[in-house]
Amino acid sequence: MYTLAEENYLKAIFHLEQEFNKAVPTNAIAENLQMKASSVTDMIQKLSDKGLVDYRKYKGATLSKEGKKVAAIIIRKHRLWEVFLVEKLNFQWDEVHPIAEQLEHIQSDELINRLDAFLDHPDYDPHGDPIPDKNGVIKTADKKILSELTKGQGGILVGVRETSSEFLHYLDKRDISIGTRIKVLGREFFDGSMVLQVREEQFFISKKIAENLYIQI
Amino acid sequence: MYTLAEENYLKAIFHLEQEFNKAVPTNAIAENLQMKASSVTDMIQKLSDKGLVDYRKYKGATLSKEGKKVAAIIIRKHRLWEVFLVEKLNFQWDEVHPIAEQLEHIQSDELINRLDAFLDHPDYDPHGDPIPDKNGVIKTADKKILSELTKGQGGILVGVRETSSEFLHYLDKRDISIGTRIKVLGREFFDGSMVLQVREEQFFISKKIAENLYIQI
DNA sequence: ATCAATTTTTAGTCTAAACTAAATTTATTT
DNA sequence: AAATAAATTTAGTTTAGACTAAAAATTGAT
Repeated sequence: MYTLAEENYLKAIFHLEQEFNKAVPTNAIAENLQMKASSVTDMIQKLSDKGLVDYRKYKGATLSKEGKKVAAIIIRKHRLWEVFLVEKLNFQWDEVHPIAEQLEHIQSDELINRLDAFLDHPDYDPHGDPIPDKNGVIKTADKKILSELTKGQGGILVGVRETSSEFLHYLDKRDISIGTRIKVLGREFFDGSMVLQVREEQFFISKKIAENLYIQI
Repeated sequence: MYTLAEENYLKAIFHLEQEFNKAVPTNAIAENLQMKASSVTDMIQKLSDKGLVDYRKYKGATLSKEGKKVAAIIIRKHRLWEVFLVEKLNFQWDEVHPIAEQLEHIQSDELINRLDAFLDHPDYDPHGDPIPDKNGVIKTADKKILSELTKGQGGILVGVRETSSEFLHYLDKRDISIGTRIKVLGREFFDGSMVLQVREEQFFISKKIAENLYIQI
């Protein structure tokens, strides 16, 4: 098994790799984990020795096949626990992240399998992110960022990019959540703002909001 | 907050203090935690500096008021998680200890309060041990060890002392569990063995078994 | 009451995982 | 292409929490 620190590095690299679509620079990992770059270099080299990441000096790191699987399992655990916290313990969706961040490191395959069954094998977490299966395979939904839709297009809100408490409260206040149907009524090219149809109402949203909502068309 | 190591020491001392009814020797803690005595001395001194244990060189350690509370809260979390694992995830009662041992260190008061409510505020864990309240107060039931009862006496099985998988399986196989009514039909002074009435059947048990069952008269 | 056995503590070492400061490599400007 | 800036790595330090070996204190047996 892996240490807490190792697991956190693998998870960070996993997420950053999707953002960068290439080797993740040392500094990016350091910033993500709130650490100094020198500490990151150290750990990356250890993980490389263990075959969990591919690393070339000064060129950043990517996860090996094994590293990817380990990271995906951690993310699976994180997201299953988030479902548990929201569905069973009635937490708000913006409160669960720090707790799931701890729970994701509990080591017991049996526990996770049973939790998965108890929750009825959910496919997505409360933020709309897909839950990897027990082999670490993630089904990627073909979702689009709302800001890329044009007038007349619409679909179902299936995920959020930002997970800050402020942003999630913004949505809650307007009764917008995963599963809400949204249609673009208008789009302002000057500032990227939009007018949406949500239920019977019309909403005006800024570019920043539109860039953080995922829509399934 | 306290580190994982600190929490484990406090918990060990808490349990050993009840067993010893006086200051817990360094070696007892070392054995309990599978560690060397020198490591224990080190940590006890740190905990003493932090005001969590009372310690006099060569005389062993006891928990301070604060230490006792911290330990009780960890035990509360452990036992609540055990209830969750058995009641909600359908684990057997002999499988839950190592998992609860990890879960007990998750830091979130809100999580524990909600878990407690979700489980309907249980008073006892699956082994019959009382669950401390959120202030760390434990209500001690007036239970007796079965081997101390005499012919004709009886009551309800409310707890087990041993929690080894072998012992719990022994009980399961005979369909004896927390809540089972037991009456002493006979008692052999030579070897401490007993004959019990359980439901419609009679059971013969050894002294060793009788010493590990708690009965509420 | 003394001596041996046992227990406990001290002193010094090791490892994981962070850090700072300095050195090196890569990237960007001029 | 050289010079400067930025990113990364190396080298050496620190802390928590374990360890071993040796020293000291306590306990138990004669």
